[in-house]
Amino acid sequence: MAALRCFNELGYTETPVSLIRKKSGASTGSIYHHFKNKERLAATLYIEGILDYQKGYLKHLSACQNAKAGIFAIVRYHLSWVTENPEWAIYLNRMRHAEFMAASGEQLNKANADFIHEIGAWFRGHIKAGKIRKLPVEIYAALLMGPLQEYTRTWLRGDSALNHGDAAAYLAEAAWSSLKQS
Amino acid sequence: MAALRCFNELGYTETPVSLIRKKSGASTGSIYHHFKNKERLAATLYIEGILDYQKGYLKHLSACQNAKAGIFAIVRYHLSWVTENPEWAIYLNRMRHAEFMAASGEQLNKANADFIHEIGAWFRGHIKAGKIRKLPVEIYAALLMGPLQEYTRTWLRGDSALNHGDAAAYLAEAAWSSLKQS
DNA sequence: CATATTCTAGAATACTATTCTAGTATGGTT
DNA sequence: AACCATACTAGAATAGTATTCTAGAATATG
Repeated sequence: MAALRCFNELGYTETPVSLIRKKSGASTGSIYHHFKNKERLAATLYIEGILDYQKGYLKHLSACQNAKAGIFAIVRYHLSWVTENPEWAIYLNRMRHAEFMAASGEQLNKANADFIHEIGAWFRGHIKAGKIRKLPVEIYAALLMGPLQEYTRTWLRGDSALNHGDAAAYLAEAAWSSLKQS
Repeated sequence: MAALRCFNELGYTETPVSLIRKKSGASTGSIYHHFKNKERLAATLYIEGILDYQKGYLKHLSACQNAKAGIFAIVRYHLSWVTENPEWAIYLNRMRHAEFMAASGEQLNKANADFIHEIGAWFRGHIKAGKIRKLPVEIYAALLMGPLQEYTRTWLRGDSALNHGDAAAYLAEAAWSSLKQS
């Protein structure tokens, strides 16, 4: 979508609908036929990206029987998805906290809930099996995804000289050692 | 500032300057005399918040001679600042990724650079002393702040039943074990 | 082929940010 | 105290952008 490039270059607020019109060749009427408004357009874009990310995430996670392998796979997957879809990653990263995502996201909430639920199932299995520590839910997300998000953020800004392979090693090791049952 | 409440309630884009006018009692002219435009107003607010956060951060960190104590202090500080300044925390959290922060932030970049520099100094000391592992810079931020940001985010959305004392314990322990020289 | 529905155009409208002009307080200077 | 300069306030005027609306074109359906 042309809107993605516009939003990434200029930012959501700075991108006039007229620019999206030009870049995409669509008319005002057409745009407003497909999307209720600019926010919804942005939200639709966001959802498209996040669904793609989540789909791969679950695929990689559920492919792992082994707890440690699962955690490592997630870290590698996250970094490679970001590397392969930098435009999307930038956009998702920016829009994640956008006020209207929460409101405008019936579909998004559903997707997120399902996503969390599936991950939860995987984790519970390994917790019962004594491979992963029993921790409050919030803490899993914080320990596993927090460092990934933070690293990704600086990497996307181009502030990182580190290659993803090395980063993956550090981050996976750290995540695993904080989550594993010791 | 009244603008803070408006932005938090409605979101930046959804908040018309006219509303800020009403809530704050200031006139259009007055607002535009003090701030170049709406973005700058938002950025000024952001900077005010982040400076307060950073000031306390450095105070707590530099008060600790001991590496482990420092890491634990940061975790506690972060959580208590967020608890005590939820409005600010919500705002900073949302605006962190806002496109215009980067651009509109001469002053902000300076503040961030100084902040990073001071933290770096503290870390380097403890790395030399063999207390903290030698890791790429990006990784420190990811491992220490990533989980805090992620946890904070869910807590601010009200999705967490966990109390901060418990959270602090988990997060501090995890951060320390991934950073310490073993 | 007829008809209904979806989609496209682009002008008209309605907001909202921002600018401008004129004026009002304030603080310093003689 | 009178004067000036500067900082600030007001609110109307302007400009620019999102959104709506009306008419018409394309596409699907019976």
